[in-house]
Amino acid sequence: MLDSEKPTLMIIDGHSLAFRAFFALPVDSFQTHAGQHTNAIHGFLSMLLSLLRNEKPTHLAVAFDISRASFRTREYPEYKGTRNATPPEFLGQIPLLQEALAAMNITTITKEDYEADDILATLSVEGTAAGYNVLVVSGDRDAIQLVNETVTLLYPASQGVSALTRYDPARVRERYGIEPEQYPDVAALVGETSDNLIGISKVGEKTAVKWLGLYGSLDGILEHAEEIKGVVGNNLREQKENAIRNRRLNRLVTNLELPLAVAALERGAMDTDAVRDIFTRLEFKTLLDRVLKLAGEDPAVEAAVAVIDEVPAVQAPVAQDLLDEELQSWLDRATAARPAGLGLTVEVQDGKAIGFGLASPTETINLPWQADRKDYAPLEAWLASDAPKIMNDAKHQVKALRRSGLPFAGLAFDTLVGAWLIRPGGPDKTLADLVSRYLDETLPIADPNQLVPDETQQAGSPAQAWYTMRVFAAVEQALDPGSLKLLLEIELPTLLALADMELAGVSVSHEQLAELSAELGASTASLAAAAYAEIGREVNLGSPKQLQDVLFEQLEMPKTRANKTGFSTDAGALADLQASNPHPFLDLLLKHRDATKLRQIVETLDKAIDTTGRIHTTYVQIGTTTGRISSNDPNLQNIPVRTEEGRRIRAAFQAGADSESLLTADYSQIEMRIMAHLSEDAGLIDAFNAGEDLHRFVGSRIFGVDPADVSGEMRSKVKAMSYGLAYGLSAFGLSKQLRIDTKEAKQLMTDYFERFGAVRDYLRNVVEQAKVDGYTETIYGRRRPFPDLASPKRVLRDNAERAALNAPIQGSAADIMKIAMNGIAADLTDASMESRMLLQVHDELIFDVAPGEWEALRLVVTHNMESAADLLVPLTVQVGRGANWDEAAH
DNA sequence: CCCTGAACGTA
DNA sequence: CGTACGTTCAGGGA
Repeated sequence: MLDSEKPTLMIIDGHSLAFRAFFALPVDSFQTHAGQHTNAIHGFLSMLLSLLRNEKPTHLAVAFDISRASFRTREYPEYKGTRNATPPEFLGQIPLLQEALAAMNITTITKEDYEADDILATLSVEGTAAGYNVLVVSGDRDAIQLVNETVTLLYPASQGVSALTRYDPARVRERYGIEPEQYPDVAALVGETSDNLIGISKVGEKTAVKWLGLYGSLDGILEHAEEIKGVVGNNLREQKENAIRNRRLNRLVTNLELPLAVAALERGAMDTDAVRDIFTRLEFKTLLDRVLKLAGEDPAVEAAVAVIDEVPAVQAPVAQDLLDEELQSWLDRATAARPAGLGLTVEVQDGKAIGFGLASPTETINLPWQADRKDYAPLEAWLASDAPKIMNDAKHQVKALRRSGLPFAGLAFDTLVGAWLIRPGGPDKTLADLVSRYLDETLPIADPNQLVPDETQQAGSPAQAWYTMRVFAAVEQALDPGSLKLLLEIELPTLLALADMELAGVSVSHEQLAELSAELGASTASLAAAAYAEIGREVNLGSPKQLQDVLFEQLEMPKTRANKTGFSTDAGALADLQASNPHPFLDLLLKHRDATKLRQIVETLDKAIDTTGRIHTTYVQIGTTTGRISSNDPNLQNIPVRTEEGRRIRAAFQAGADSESLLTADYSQIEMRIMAHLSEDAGLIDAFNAGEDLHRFVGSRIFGVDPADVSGEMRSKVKAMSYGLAYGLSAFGLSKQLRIDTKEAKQLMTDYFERFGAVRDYLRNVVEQAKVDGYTETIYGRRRPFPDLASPKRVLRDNAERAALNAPIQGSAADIMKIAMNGIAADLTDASMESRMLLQVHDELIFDVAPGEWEALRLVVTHNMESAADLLVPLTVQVGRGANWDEAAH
C-alpha cells in the first residue's frame, strides 16, 4: 500500500501510450477541419486528465523516445526490426501532443540514445530514493520490472488506454506468478515478438515461470541448464545466447543523467491561454472543458491566479477626472511607479482626438479633450515627452494626435503589433481579441444606448487603457527576446513613419483620371458590342458562369482547367483557347476584361481623392504573415505598371503642389540578393559582385557561354527560374510558365543547381529547420510559425513547405525596407527637411521632393536604403525623378 | 445583407 | 503543380 503522506511522482511513457491510443481510437473520427489527425493526442490527453484527477500526483513527467535508434539498436541492429514503419498519421501528432503538454506546464523528457523506458526506470529509482510514491504509466511490459513496494505500474488493459490495471508486487505475483524483478528473466526466455527478440523455442510464460520457481533467476537457470530434461532443455542449452542477449537488452537503465531532478517535476500552473489555443486548434471542446476545470481545481493554479489577482481583474478602476496640478502629480507618481509605461488610449472621432484614457495598474484617468485647454497642460507635456506610453493599435491614434496638433513621443509598446509578431496571420485584430486571448476576460463595451453611464461597468477609453496595460504585460511575456527587439527597434518606428505617410497622402490628378475613365468607358462599350455581335446575344461579360455557357456550350470549345464552379475562364485559359480554337470573341473578351479592370481601378482611385487633391491610403502593419505591410482603402500597392494603359494611371500620381518633383527609389533584386546572402552561394555572390546584369551572368554560367552571348530567350528562362526558386517552383510550374516541356524545365533546374548548389542546399535546409523548430526566421529574427509542416495531408504540407521556403526571403526584404524607412524618417526630421515619404510598395519608396531638396533627399534615401543591412552582396538602389510616378520610374 | 469564389492588379 | 497581398463582381443563401 502506498503511503498517503508522501508526495506522488507520476512518470508516463508518452510514446507507448500515445501509440496505443492511436490504434484504440478510429483515426477517421478524430480529425480537425484542416485535416490534422488527433486520435492519439485525444486518447492520451483523455487518459492523462483522468489520471490527474484520480491519482493527484504532486510531481509529473512524460518521457518520449527521440527516435527508434538507441544504444540497443547499435548493440543489436535487429532490435525492434520487425516493427512496421510508424504510420505518418501518428508521427505528426507527437509534436502537437508535446505542445499541448507544454501548455499544461507538464515536463516532457527525452534522452538521446535511450528509450523512454530508461527514463521511466531512472526516475522511478530516483523518486523512490527521494521518498516519493511512484506511479509508472506505460504500455510497455518491460516496465513491470520497476514495480516494488513504492513503485506501482499502471498498465493499459488489452484494449485502448481508458482502463488501466494497477500492478503492485502482489498483483504481479498474482498475474505472472513471479516477483516483479524477475519479469525481465521471463521475457528473456520467452522472447518479445514486438521487439524482435527471439526467445528459447517452445518456452512460453508457463515454462519460464516454472524454471524461475526452481532456480530463482535466469543466471540460476543457465547454471542448471544441464538438469533440464526434454526438448525444451535441449533448446535452452542450444539457444541460451538468445536469452542472454535478450536479458541484456531488456534491462532498463536506472542511472541516466537527466536534465531535471525529481523535485523539479513538481506540477505548476497551466498557461490557460496556451491550453485554450492548442486545444482549440485541435478542436477538442470537451477536453478543453475538462482541462480548464482541472486547472481551476488545482491548488497550484489557484495560487498562481491569486498572484495575478493582486491587480484586481475583471473590473477596471473607476476613472478619475484630474486637472492642472492634480493631473501633473498623478502623472509624476504613476510614471515613477510604472517604469514600463502607462496605458494610453486616444479617443478618436472623425480622425481627431476627442479624449484620453490613461491607466496605471490601480487607477484610471478620463480626460475629454478640446484644443487650448490650459488645465490640460500637464497632459500635453506628458504626451510630448519620452515618458513611455503603452498603446493598442497606436497608428490611428497617433494620426489623430497629429491632426489635432498634439506633439507625441515615447511610444513604448503596441500590444496589437506585439501580438501579431507572436501570431502573424492570427485572428487577433482588436483589443477585445487580445483581452480574451491573453487575459481570458471580456473587454467591456460602453453601451451607446445608455444615457447615464453605468458606474458598475467601467468602459470607454480609460478602461481600454487599463486593459491595454494588462495585455501588454502578457504579450511582452509571450514574446521571445528576438521578437521583442524587432518590435521595439523596427516595428514601432515604422508605425510612426507609416502614420506620417498616411497623413501626407499622395497627389493624384482628378482631371487625368476622369479623362482616362471616359476613354476606357468608350472602349469597354464598343468591345462589349463587338463581343455580343460575335456570339449573337448579350451576356454579362463579367460573369464567369455565363461565359462558361458561351464558350463551352454555345461555341463548343474544349474544356479548360477545372475550378469549383466549372471551368476556368481566366486570362491564361482564354489564351490557351485562342491558340487551339481561335475565335474573335476570345480576343474581344480579353480586351474587355483589361479595359473594365483598368476603369474600375481608375474609378476607385478617383473616388478616394480628398478635397486637397490627395489620396490617403491606410497601411496595415499587421496585414501579412511575412512581415510586409499591406495597403488598403484604397490599395496603393497594386497600381498597374505592366501595360501602357496601366502606366497612364501611374502618370496621374504626381508631385504635390508644393513639391518640385517626385522621387522614386527601389531596391534592385532585393530578394535574390537576400537569397545569395542566406545561402552563401559563391556563384550567386560573384554574380552580384560582378555588377553585371544578374540574369545574363547566371545564364552564362548555366548555358556555358559568354555573358555577351546569352540570348534573350536564355535570359528570360533564367530569370523565371531564379524568381521561381524563392517560391518553391516545381519543374511542372516552370514548364507551364515558360511553355516548354517538363523535361526541358527539369533539365534547366538541374543545370541551375549544378552551378548554384548552395542555393538548393539552403532552400532544403530552411524547410528542414522549420520542421524542427516549427517556425521560420528572417535575418532580423522575425518568426513565422508553420504548424502545417507536420500535417499528414500532402496538399497542406506541400503548401506549407513552399511558404516556409519563401518566408525568410520575403520577410528579410520587408525587415530591410522597414529599417531603411526608419532611417530616412529620422534623417528627414533631424535635418528639418520638408520632403515627405509618401508611399511604400514593398521594394519601392515614393517621395514628394520639396523645392531645393532633391540632392539632399537623394542622398538620404540612397544612403539609408543601401546601408539598411550588411549583406554578403551589395544592396543597390535605383532612383528616379519626375513630375509623376510614371516619369519618375526608370 | 453577407459570404464565397473567380478574376486580376502589384511586389 | 509559385510566395505575399486587396478589390471587385457575380451568384447564392439568408
